[in-house]
Amino acid sequence: MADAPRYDDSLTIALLRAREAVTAQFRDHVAAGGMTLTQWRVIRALAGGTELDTTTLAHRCVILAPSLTRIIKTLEGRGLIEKVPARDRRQRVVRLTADGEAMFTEMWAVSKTRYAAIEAAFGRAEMLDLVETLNRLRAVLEEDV
Amino acid sequence: MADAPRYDDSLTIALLRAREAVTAQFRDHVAAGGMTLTQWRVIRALAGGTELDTTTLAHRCVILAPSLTRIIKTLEGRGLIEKVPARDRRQRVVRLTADGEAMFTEMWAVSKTRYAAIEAAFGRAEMLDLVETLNRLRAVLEEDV
DNA sequence: CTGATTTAATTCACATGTTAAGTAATTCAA
DNA sequence: TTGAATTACTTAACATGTGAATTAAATCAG
Repeated sequence: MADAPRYDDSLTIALLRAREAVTAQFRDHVAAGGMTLTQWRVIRALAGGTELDTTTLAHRCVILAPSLTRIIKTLEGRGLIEKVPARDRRQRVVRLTADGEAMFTEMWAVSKTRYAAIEAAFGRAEMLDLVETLNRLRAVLEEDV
Repeated sequence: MADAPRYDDSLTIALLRAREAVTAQFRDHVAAGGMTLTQWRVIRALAGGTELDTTTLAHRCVILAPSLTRIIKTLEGRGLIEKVPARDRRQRVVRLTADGEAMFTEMWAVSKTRYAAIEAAFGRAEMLDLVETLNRLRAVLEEDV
């Protein structure tokens, strides 16, 4: 058990470490902008005038509803996002404010260069392959197992 | 930007979703044992009489030191782990108690079947490839970029 | 149309992630 | 040998993850 390939738990750990390594490439930059990586995912999802309800936003950003509730409150308090009246009054639909869009535009420029650096270091084809593999793994697990 | 392959952010999201899908396969089982997935990683790392200091344990489990401090306190309170005197008195060295080992043995049996199910669904070779790719990505990012 | 059910968010409670600051023990240089 | 770094860990403060309970609005069956 000590020298055999430990594909078992190492999958969990490898995913954890890989994600840690990737996010580390953006953490400082995002923090310099006064936000967290999670908040940045929300800003990105809303960029370009996109209006989304909490459920959709939570799904796209991979954030649980209770977390998103708090994040929306925070970002709204900072004037980066604002509520939009919705036909279904159970929903909370939000979009970026002008300040939010400005914040996105400014930070996105730098983020793109970071992405490009990762692509250059790891290889574009490998990057695409990896994403495809990860999505396939997810699809398999959400179906069968 | 809408239809071009979005390898950029989708890498972060894909890692997040894939990890979510994998951990979902174990969460219920681990929760039924009265612990969290993070705590389970600690138990696993100590299984078989292994004695580890906080720094090493944190690294192996991919847990930040402050989190591990709390987890150790919790698991110690439940009688699953115990302190071991260390020559360097700055270190906190811990190991599983008899109860901790029993807990591990019982849960590990089920965990193995879950791992096997994932392997069967996704493919053993693909699993090994994926782990290798993830580790390569991490190595690249921790060196150059 | 009305009551039961479902859906969308929120709130709560606790665990963990994350950074910065603090404490105690060790090491190291002068 | 002693005082300045270093190291190992802890604490604090806040953000997020996570499951369960709650609230409000919409839907649906009768």
